[in-house]
Amino acid sequence: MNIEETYKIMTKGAADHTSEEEIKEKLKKVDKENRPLRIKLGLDPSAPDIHLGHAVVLRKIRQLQDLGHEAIIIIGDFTGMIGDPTGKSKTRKPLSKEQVLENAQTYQDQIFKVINKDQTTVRYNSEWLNALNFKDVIELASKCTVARMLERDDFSNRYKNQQSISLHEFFYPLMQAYDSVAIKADVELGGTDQTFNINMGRNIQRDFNQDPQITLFMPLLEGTDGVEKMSKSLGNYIGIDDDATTMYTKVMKIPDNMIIKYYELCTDLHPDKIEEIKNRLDNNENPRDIKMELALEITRLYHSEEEAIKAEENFKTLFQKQQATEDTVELEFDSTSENITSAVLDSILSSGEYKSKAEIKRLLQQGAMKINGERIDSFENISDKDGDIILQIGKGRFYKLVASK
RNA sequence: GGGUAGGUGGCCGAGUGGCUAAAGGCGGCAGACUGUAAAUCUGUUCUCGAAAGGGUACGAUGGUUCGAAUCCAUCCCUGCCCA
Repeated sequence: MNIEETYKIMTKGAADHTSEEEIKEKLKKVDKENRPLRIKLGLDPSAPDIHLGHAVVLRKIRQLQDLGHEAIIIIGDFTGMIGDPTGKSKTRKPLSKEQVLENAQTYQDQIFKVINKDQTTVRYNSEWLNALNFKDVIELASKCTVARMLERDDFSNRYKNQQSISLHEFFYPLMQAYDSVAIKADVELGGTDQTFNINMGRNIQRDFNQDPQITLFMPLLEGTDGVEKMSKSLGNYIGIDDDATTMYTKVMKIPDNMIIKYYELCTDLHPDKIEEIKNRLDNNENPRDIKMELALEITRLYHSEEEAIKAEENFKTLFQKQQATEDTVELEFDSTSENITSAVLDSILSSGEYKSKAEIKRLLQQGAMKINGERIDSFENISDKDGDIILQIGKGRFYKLVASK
């Protein structure tokens, strides 16, 4: 193993990590024992869809796997039933066992789009956490003082703001730390929001007479709004399962100032290349064009080359020419209905993009709808006599209305 | 256990008997402007209904009243102080 090279790749793009000295020592030790690094990544199965934000860590794991190391993915099925308080201002709702297992399965299907399955072991933390009895739990709890626990930002903020903190939430970091003991982790990877939990792993490992794990923190990726952390619940995420056109389009929605960060965290581009792109931006090249390159680059990572190119074509057609593409979703409507408005409303609602008919009607009233390029204010005159009916809603949503016979 | 302050729409936050589907702000969506964004301005933002008009909703359940987010009772939840 080339220690310098491994260190370089390991820490590239990381927001923070254990000291260089300690990492290299660990690498030497593992090399001497002639085994790969055991890299731990804990996944919380509360959000079943993986997005580019999660992919930041996965991508890092992939890079390390390519150097011959081993990943251990821990599905927090036990902890998921408690709910990680990280970054939350409120107690998280616990999940049912069925939900957790179902989400875990979805997770696994997705993570292997980024990381290498052959170099990965998947473990469920209920395996060892269920086995602890109350005495063990008390002992574990004795390893951490209340003051230390309250150092954690989200806890101390909640405490200061007079918000509730349940006692059980204190156990989350302890359990996650115990996971590291259970699998004898050499490295634990996570977002900077995991700083406290991951560092706790080092302390607890020491208490169990293990060599403390190396920590590696990746920056959090902002979502398409460029402000909030990417998350499904905020609706600002780009899912790795998104189809090519959706993915491309979502990347185009990010604010200009996020372009470089996305290049750094979401692509495998060499740092020198990214430097070049930075220069082009500084020289006032149109950020749109650079963003289009970025969108293509990212889309290509999760879809085939052809699909990515097609996504770009679709984007141009949809947003620059404001026309429907050949993949435009078809919606059936009953053209013989006496109440044509109602029929069309039902049809649009069936697309699943809108939450109520009231919302669709509002859009209509606001002039958000066009039929074949002409703005409309009612559905009264819709008919299929003149061929295709292309319905545009807002800037980028197109549907082909088809009369059902 | 005692005392005390609270629980309102996605979030924050007004509202103390009818004028309240509930001020204002944030966020979201749409229009104008653009570069696909940002900023700005405008509109909109529970739901069902083509519409007229309904239905739900201010922690929960009951009650008082012609009428309750607002009053009463019980319960649940949270903060703070004391033990």
